[in-house]
Amino acid sequence: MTLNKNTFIGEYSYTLDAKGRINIPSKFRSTLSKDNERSLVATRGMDRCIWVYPLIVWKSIENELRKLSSLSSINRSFTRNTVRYASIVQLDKQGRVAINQDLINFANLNKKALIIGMVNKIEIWDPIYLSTVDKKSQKIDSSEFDELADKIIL
Amino acid sequence: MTLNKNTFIGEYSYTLDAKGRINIPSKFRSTLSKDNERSLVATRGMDRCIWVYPLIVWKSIENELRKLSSLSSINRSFTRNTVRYASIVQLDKQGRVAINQDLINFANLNKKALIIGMVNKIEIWDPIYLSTVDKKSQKIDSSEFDELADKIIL
DNA sequence: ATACATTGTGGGTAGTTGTGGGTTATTATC
DNA sequence: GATAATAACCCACAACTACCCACAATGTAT
Repeated sequence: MTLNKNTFIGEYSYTLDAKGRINIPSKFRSTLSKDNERSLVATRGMDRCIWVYPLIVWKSIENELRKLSSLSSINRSFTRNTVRYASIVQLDKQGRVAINQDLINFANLNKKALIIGMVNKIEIWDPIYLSTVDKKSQKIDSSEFDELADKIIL
Repeated sequence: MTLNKNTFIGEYSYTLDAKGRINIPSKFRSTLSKDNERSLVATRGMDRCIWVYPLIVWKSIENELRKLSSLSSINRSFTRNTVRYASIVQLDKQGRVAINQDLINFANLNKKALIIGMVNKIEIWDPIYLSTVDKKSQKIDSSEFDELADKIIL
């Protein structure tokens, strides 16, 4: 127990069942603060994965978006794209959520899915697709990684 | 007398039992500050070993990661890589922690494991593997150690 | 030297978790 | 308005995990 509330780390492998439901790891569920009322917000991620936010974290994102002026066209399309595919999902009694078909297609999900804690949000990936992304990023990112690693002492 | 809190030095040899549990040396346990609540965070190290952080040390890493914006793809993959294999482990009444299968495989652990204090974190190694790494590094390091000598005074 | 406390290692039991499927309610379609 | 499709709800169960107790070996104090 006792990481900060609404904080997610670690990787878990789960199965998407015939009804499009997927389990949220119990360790993730237990860090969700009560004021989320067993609700999460699922949307398209920036990579081909699904992003899942605790409801209250999502609300704070909404508030940030409110501040962006609609006079700028970049702001408009950014807002549109982040909000457009978002929907609230509820945890059922077994701790699962139902993912809608659009998101399943977007992330290319089949039977198996990887759930990854990303500190303030959750990512859902197709395992095969993620491993190809991993390989690419290993080649490209290493120098930038070193810079980051300098700032954050591991 | 005692060292600073959450500080680890020395090397210990322990056995990994059938349930994947391993003892944390009592000298390490006694330096853990109370606010860790008997919790540690285990994750993949940069070498083929397991890194174990006191919970509060990990939290400070986590807070650094929170500052990275997810709009940048490098930030995303950096966060994913550092957090992905991390999990909280609790000390049981006997002072052991359960290591998950992924980490055991990653570090190639069998029955025996070396636990090494690395000042702010703990490393867990397969003894045989570490000795091969040692041999390699003996050849390379001596010149690079000279560089380091400028930065740190022994 | 003896008694006592601490430490490392093993194993049993009860509760939790992940997954499947069946049944009822709700929404959409013709 | 009747029927089909979809979603919500509930139950079941195997596999796993956390928690507890046991005990030998080592270290410490009297």
